[in-house]
Amino acid sequence: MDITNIKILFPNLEEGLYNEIVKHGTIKEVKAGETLLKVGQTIRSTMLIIDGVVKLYREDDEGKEFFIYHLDAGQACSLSMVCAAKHETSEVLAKALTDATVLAIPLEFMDQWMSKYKSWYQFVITSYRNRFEELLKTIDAIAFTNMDERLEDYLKKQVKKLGTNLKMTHQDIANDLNSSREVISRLLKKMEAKNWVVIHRNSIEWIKSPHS
Amino acid sequence: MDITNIKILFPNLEEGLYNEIVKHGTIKEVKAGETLLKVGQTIRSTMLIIDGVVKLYREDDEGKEFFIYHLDAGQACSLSMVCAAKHETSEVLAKALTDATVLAIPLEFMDQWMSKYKSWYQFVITSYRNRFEELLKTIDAIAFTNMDERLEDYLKKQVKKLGTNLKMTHQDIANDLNSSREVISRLLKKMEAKNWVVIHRNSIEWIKSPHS
DNA sequence: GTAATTGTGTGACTTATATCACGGTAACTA
DNA sequence: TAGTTACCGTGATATAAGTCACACAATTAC
Repeated sequence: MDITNIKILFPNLEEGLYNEIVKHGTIKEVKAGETLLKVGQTIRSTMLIIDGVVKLYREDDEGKEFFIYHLDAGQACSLSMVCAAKHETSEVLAKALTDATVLAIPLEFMDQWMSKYKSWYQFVITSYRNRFEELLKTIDAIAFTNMDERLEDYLKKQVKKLGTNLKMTHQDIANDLNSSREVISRLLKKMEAKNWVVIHRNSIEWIKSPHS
Repeated sequence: MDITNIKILFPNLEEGLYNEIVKHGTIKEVKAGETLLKVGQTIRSTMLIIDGVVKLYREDDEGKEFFIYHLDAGQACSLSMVCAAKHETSEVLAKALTDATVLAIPLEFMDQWMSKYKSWYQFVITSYRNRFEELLKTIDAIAFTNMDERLEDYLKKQVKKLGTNLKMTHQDIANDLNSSREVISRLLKKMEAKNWVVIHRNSIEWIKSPHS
């Protein structure tokens, strides 16, 4: 793993820490769609996203998956950063949205680095805070808004990550939003009528300006 | 403020830290129903809950309040712990559920203590992690369950904090759950029919076993 | 005591979303 | 090329929840 790349993705860390990251981290490549972390799985390492986009889900008891937020390159899975010693299990499901590269760092370094590198716990803390805010936004979305707005937000987010040509089926979207295919189809039709999107088979093209 | 009390509520901190907490913290008493923190308000200090129960809310743009979780004695408002220097504003609304005592610690100590006391950042991190899990549970509730279940959960939580005799109106509950009075009234009626509660004016009595 | 206010109960109706039942068409497969 | 599968469109219907309208009872104000 190239240290300069890490420095760009995770700026403001200490020199010594960069060395440790490179030394102890192992690169893991995952294909789009693959699962990185299952609910209930014991967390053995912390994941730093080097490349690609990872999606985090919450799962209900029947296995329905509810999308909560994205993790981009330069971010970390917060939940995997503070389990040290406790051998805690994952509360979330993580899947690669695109092909992705992650750097796995064994959990035992977490506690060490926390006390050794000021920059590390600052990274962890801001990470947590940012994820926390994402979660609050997710709550806003489901508590205060309807499906049409949520779909719009969702598509915009996808567009930001993947470009305007979204290769996904209506069923995929329905799963992420915990809705049903028919509902999404109908709402997409309405969006098409408003000239926001063009619907193709297996893909949706966002043609509206991405802002507002 | 009595240091032994602090030690009981917040165990496993370092001796020096207890002294600092007592030295720099100022006690604030609030009456039930009072607001501790408004959305958008600049956070100037971290709050440790010494006594009572505090409720955290998310607010939408029209001022509707959505209850997210409780904070008990021995807990801290996570969001207020990592803002140092940045002068960030609150994303949540905090109200006292019961009369409460909180210990306010000026934000400038956060960064200091973080590097100075290992026990402090551990406290902050576990705090964050616990709040994060609460938030995930909240998401589960609104994403995967119906109003009747949510009402049941809500009442059980209240009972746990306040005892079986809940002095609140149907409207109060509706506000917390972002629902409407009529819906709550009807659901309560159903619960009464099942012998889970007795409905009085201005209060609800939980008579079902608290478990399951 | 009377009036005003607040909390509750309930029927009727609306709306958003979910579900069911199709039929059609593109894409893949043998 | 024919058959199969996956994806999409759409009407009909069901359900949960929100809204409206109003009645009434308890509580507070005067």
